[in-house]
Amino acid sequence: MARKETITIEMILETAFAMTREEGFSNVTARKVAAKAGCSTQPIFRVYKNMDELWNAVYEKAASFFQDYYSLYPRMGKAPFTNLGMAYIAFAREEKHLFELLFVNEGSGIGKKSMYELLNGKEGNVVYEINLAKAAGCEEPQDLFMKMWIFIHGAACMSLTGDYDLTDVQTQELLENCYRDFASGNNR
Amino acid sequence: MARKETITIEMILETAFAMTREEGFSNVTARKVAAKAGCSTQPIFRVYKNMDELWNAVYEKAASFFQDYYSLYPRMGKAPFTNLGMAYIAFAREEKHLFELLFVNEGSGIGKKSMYELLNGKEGNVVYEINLAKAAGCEEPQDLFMKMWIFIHGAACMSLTGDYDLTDVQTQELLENCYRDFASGNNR
DNA sequence: CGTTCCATATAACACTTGTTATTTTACAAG
DNA sequence: CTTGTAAAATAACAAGTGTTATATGGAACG
Repeated sequence: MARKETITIEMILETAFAMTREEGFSNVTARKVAAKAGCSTQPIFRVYKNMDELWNAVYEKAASFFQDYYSLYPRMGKAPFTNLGMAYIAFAREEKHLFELLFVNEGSGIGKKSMYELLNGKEGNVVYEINLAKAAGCEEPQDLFMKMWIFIHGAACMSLTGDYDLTDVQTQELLENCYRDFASGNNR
Repeated sequence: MARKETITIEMILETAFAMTREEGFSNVTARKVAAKAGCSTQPIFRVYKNMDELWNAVYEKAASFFQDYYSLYPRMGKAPFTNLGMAYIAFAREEKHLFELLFVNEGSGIGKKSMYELLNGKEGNVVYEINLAKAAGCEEPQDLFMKMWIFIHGAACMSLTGDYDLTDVQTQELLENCYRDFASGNNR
């Protein structure tokens, strides 16, 4: 009766997401996605109402990509918040463009999730780490999280501009020392 | 003999710089600058070879604006690096678009100065603070600067996304506590 | 006063963007 | 095989970009 579709919504989203990873979110334009997917711009607007819809889909995919990244990241840290922090910093280094999109405000109207929402995820990662700190005897774990996360976010952002280039092992030691410093200062 | 100029290079640069402050660097286009300056695009290309040249001039002006901002910022901090840090964080809050341009990588080819270069300035601000730390008995002042600056940069970047909203007074206390924690951990 | 020269304005070119109208094409049902 | 229908391609529109060619106009000198 009719022609069967050759370009699926998954192909388009996958292409746009790959382009975001490799070339940055601002390069995800209708024509460039079409070129990379080997088709015209028409299939894009068949499955997405407009580019905003595709951009939002890319953002959502990036968000869940980060969740998976953290889920699969090895847990080597010996202090609360260090595992989340190491994964975050490694993510900024390995996936610069995705990190920019998610945590540094790239798209204007795009990006509705807060940093906390992205970090906490479906598993309640932040809550889990805060409980760890509480169990370790920390009296003000939220305050400690705030301090730790300011530090961790700083390292991640500096890796974007080339001002932080420690290895994962060095980062682990740095974050563990940082936690120890903040924690002992906290109980003063 | 000839017509006298009505639109000077200073007017154009000042307009472009004001637009960067208010609307962000990416809004500095030839036509928008011309509109804001109340002229056509022609005077721009008389005094600047091309837009890249104007963009670089805006960047340079932003850099020296930051130097002045720090110079005029009140020195309330009681620990090394805190004055530089408080000014930096306030700058990120008060001049979001300039901060993005200088410290978060906005222009592609624009922005040659390193973070350290921008911070240190002509006065050697960083060196001065490191000497302060050394005088205060810190054995590894460079290491302390690194840690402090990761933290400070983190707070500044989080203020861009709305994830840091402490007052200047709160920031001062936070940074002083932070220095104390790092410094005591350092001598362990 | 007129002429000359240069600052400015206007208009255009070539390109990119999102989006849409139109045409082509492929596939399946009758 | 014809035909209908939807997918895809082509082409176009309107807006925006940097840049440049052309036209306008004002001011100072002779």
